[in-house]
Amino acid sequence: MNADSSNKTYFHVDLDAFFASVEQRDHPEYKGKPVIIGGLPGDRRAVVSTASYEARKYGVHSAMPLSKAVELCPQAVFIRGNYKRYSEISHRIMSIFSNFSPVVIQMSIDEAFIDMTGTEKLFGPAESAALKIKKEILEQTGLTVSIGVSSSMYVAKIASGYKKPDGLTIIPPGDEEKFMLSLPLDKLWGAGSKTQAHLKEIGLTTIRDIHSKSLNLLISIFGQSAGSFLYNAVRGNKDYIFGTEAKSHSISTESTFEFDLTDRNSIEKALMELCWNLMWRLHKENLRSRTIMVKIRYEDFTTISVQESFTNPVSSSDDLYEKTMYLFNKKYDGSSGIRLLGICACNTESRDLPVQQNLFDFGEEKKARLEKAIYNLEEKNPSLKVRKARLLSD
DNA sequence: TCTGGGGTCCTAGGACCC
DNA sequence: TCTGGGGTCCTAGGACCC
Repeated sequence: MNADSSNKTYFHVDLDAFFASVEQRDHPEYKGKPVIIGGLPGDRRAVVSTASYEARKYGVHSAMPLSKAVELCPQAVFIRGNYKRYSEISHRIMSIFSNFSPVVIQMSIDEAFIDMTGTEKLFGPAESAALKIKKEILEQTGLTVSIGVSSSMYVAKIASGYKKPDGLTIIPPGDEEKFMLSLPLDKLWGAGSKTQAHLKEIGLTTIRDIHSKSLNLLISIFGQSAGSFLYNAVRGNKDYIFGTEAKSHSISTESTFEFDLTDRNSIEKALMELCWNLMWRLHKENLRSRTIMVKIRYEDFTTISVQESFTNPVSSSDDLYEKTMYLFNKKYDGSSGIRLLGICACNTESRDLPVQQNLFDFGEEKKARLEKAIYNLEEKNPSLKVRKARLLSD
């Protein structure tokens, strides 16, 4: 990233089997037992979200169809998941991190980078600082974490997965490349199944194999971006370029149906429900969007999308529904069943930004304000559930 | 064993403008 | 008369991550 990156010290902290560990902590009777989060046996079209280490011994892992997990480990404790609770605990842990450094980059609900550069005077060398963090989290939440330490965020990320659970792996400055070369190819974070298959196809089966190829060759095969990523990753050069915020955001919602939808009425109802949910989230985050995307996944799993940028931002759930139906009808030919529908508000921006008022129809603005007011009302009084009549009739 | 939901980033082609 | 070159925005699809 820059010339003095070798002086940097990054920690990557990863919560061990987070959701499952929370359940085991909340329910001591689950301790030592295989716990699988994601659904209950019999749930159609569910996948494993998290498997405890006890369940992993049976071959159960994240993203696996739940039916397969039931087959591999029928005696496991199955839980659909309490995501509100997980995110509360995640919040608490992230705030513990911020006691150790002002620069905490949260990557997801269960992992973060901490820039520990220059904290030696406060917390000692990397090892003792990492042990302090682990101790603090264990004492305050009863959970264990694995930590990777390196001058490169990319290497720190891989190091945190080197020893799990409750691991600590420190890669001293200068050893990044050596560490990367010691890893099996499938540990190359950022090269997923498609790239792994492609690499093997052309005879590159180890990280060392990739390392032996020139930048130009890799770019000619994998393209500019993926090629230079591979070249740098195997050298431990890769550093995240965190586009210091200000990037465009998207908010999306989707749902997979237990049984494929075929009739017009249930499709429209499903889309209306999605619009309602998405609009609520836009209100909540005080965002608006001009670009709407509709996603359709057919029974054979082929997935298509259609999007359009409109002159005016979406203002209300009625408006969103109108745009959604317009996009849906542009693509859907009615010939096959639908297993998933999704909608996305792409390139969102703050509602506080000025909008070109001359383009903003007054009636629409009124509707938007009304809806926002209803949203605020519901926020203050959650028992007040305002819902569209059509969504209630079932 | 049929494959969730919420995201980000990249690519390639086309439209449109100068 | 068979037509440049660059920039930007938009769209559809895909890879990847947790």
